[in-house]
Amino acid sequence: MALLSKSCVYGIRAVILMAIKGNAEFMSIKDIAEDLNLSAHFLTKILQQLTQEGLLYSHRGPKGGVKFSRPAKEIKLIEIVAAIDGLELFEECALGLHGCGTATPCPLHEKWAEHKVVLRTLFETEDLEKLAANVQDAGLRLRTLSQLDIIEFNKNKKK
Amino acid sequence: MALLSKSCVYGIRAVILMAIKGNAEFMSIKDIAEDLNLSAHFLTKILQQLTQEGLLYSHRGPKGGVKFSRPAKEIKLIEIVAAIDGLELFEECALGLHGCGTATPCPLHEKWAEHKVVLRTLFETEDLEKLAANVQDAGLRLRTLSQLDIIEFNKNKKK
DNA sequence: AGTATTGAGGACTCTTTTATCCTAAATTAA
DNA sequence: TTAATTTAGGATAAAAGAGTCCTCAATACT
Ligand code: SF4
Ligand code: SF4
Repeated sequence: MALLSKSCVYGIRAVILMAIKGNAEFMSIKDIAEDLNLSAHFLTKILQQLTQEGLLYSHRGPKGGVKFSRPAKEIKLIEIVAAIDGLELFEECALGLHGCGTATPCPLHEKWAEHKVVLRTLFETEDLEKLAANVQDAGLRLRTLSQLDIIEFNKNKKK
Repeated sequence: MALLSKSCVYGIRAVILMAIKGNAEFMSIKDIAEDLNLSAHFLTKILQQLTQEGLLYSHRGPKGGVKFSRPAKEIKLIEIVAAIDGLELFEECALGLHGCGTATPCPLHEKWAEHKVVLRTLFETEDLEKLAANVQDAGLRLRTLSQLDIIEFNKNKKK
């Protein structure tokens, strides 16, 4: 199990790229998808969720695309996660016993409750501008490794 | 996204129940499943993974079932997670960029790398005996809520 | 030996996630 | 007005996760 769904990861990569490129004009989803080596159709659906949540403005037609509805500096990573994966990760019990924590907490309750706060704070602290700056400063990558590298990686991986 | 897969959660609940019941004799999977209100067939498959990893001994026939291969006190929660979900959660990048962290770390790298250690330590610290003791001391539950409660819960939930 | 019990394991179904494809609607520019 | 571009959104397919069912093998007990 990964921490975030693939949709969510793709969405995060896309908004970081958008933050790098600046928010002056609309950026076409097709271009973003090409930069990130993702399916444009799939990314469209994902970014639609961000648009519906009011995080992005979208605009059709030539010169259209998406842009942030607020400055990237004000958009926290958790907002992206919330729009795509929901807040379950930060709010639900580690043992999947929904509705717990009040009357009948589960064995891990204390430890996990404490930890959820740390995790949530991590995602609430990072804003898109900062992440974008990191990427540029350190010359980090947003694309996936080449297919070859992934195959190699999977061979060495447990399961 | 949940932190752990359902299989993993079911597996954890099962071994905690086993730790509560003691390790003197084999405990039938069917009985465990009934106690936890799970499908016996499904739980069988899950516990098979623990048997294959050497965490449990299994024994067929009347009086058969499963039992720990080591004292519950020595089995850490992370071993259960590793056998069912793998260690991806504790070892992979939050942005899903496999093989990262070395040459070309991603934007979240530092924060997440630091956090992964905390998360991993949490799961490495808890042993089954301790969890079982918690459950008993506090009268906590391992079963899910009634179907009715779950439906009610889902209605109130975001998505 | 025979029978009931219980885990092993394969086949299959259902659901959710991930991904692709196609059409429609909005918009720009010529 | 026409043509090209680009998001919206539905239909569909492929893959993975979750769950069910059936048969086989091992074992205990009579
Ligand atoms: S009691 Fe706490 S740890 Fe357990 S399921 Fe509820 S919220 Fe999670
Ligand atoms: S660089 Fe760090 S945070 Fe980024 S994907 Fe790799 S391990 Fe995860």
